[in-house]
Amino acid sequence: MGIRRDSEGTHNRIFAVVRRIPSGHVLTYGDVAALAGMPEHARLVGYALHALPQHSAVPWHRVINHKGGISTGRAWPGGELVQRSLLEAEGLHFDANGRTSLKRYRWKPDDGAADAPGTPD
DNA sequence: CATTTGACATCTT
DNA sequence: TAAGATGCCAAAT
Repeated sequence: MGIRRDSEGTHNRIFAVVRRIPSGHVLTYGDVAALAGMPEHARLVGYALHALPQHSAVPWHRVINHKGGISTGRAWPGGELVQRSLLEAEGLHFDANGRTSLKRYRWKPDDGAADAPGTPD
């Protein structure tokens, strides 16, 4: 069966990766894009999530920017507070700057079976 | 049908 | 270390 490379297929791939993110962990747009097969194309991830309905089964709130913060932009007024609340419910901790420790909550496809995120120095 | 803006990331100054 | 500018694809107007 032919795999259509239309926007639907591209978005579908991104949703599949985001859906794989376990609770209590987060991923950056760039990471999701890389896992989806589109490295350096983090923007498409954001666009895909934007086209995603709020009632969707995709944990879009587990996707944050590379700064460890929330980037809903003006596309969703107040959405930053909503996403932050959802992440806090997952057990994440935000700084006074509204940023979280990516080094600590960044999810790995291996489920962290290799080593702890605390850099085994 | 063409132009503009947009849930970001990375490089350079 | 921080701030500004660039590149990418897709959806909206």
